[in-house]
Amino acid sequence: MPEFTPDFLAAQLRAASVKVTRPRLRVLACLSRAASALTHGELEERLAEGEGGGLDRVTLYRVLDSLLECGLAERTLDARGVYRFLLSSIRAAHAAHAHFHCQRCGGITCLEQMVAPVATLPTGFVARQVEIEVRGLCVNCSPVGGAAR
Amino acid sequence: MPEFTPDFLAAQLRAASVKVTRPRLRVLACLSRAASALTHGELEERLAEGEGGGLDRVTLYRVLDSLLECGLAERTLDARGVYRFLLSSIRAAHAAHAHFHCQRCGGITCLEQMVAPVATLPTGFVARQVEIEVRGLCVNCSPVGGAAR
DNA sequence: GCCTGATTGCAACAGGGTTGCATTTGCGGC
DNA sequence: GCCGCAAATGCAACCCTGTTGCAATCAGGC
Ligand SMILES: [Mn+2]
Ligand SMILES: [Mn+2]
Ligand SMILES: [Zn+2]
Ligand SMILES: [Zn+2]
Repeated sequence: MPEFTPDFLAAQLRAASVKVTRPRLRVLACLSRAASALTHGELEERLAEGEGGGLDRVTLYRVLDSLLECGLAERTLDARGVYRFLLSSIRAAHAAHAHFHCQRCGGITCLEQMVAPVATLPTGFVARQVEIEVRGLCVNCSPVGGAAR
Repeated sequence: MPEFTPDFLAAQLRAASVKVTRPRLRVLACLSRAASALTHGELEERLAEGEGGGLDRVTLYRVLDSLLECGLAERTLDARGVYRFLLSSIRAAHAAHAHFHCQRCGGITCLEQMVAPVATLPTGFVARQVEIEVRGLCVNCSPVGGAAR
């Protein structure tokens, strides 16, 4: 878990041979502080509040594109079909275990004890990620769990 | 695996206390013939070709809604964030095993030999589905597999 | 056959994401 | 430090998937 100082982030960009710009640094900083993957809209809001003011919608999309392309960030789809962006280094920490998606409240819970199995593939296929997603109702949403409380 | 005759489909609708209408029968028939889950757009195209002509965009969405609501169909998000619809009866046949998603061509391959593990959850959580998704490059897209051919 | 609520069709809208193009800026070379 | 140029930014306009409102039509219980 790196420190995510401005200098560190700039170094990351240079290492990826991507130009160091204010928008990119601000987006990286924002993503490094985020507790979980953020949508474009959430990033836009947070950036608007921070000093330096708002970032253009399209510029934000293009900054995110550049981060995806150089491998510093990744994106996933949430249940509504909206992209959520997060730093690759943060995502890596969640790659090995399964995740629970609550079908009612949309909340996500790490299932550290459920480890991804090794993929057994037909010849010629190459696996890069194995993702286990468990769907159902979380404690707060299941009748058993606590909704009745 | 049912026969998916028009009469059978109509019976399915009646059993679900959903009115039997031409649009609904046509959509069900289309889904029952599909090799895999279809997007709204794909359904629209196929229906436009079949006899009876095109179906209104919105009507198609609402027909699909009614099929979701009564449990005859289900939908998932594809990698682009677009909904794909399929008959629940067809989906059930794929619930037990993992699927491979090619990151280049978008193709999906059944991994029948990879079986979903039993979910081990914190107390209060209720699992309804466990999905294993393997991502990477398929035979045709991996350098090893056949792109060089 | 009639009646009524459900379904259809059309138009207009919403939100996320993309494209085109002129202006500005990072940064390698001098 | 200054130049030059490709890359990045900002703004406007656009596209695509999915939704909402509303009047006209239809399925199916009576
Ligand atoms: Mn996790
Ligand atoms: Mn399958
Ligand atoms: Zn929940
Ligand atoms: Zn492929």
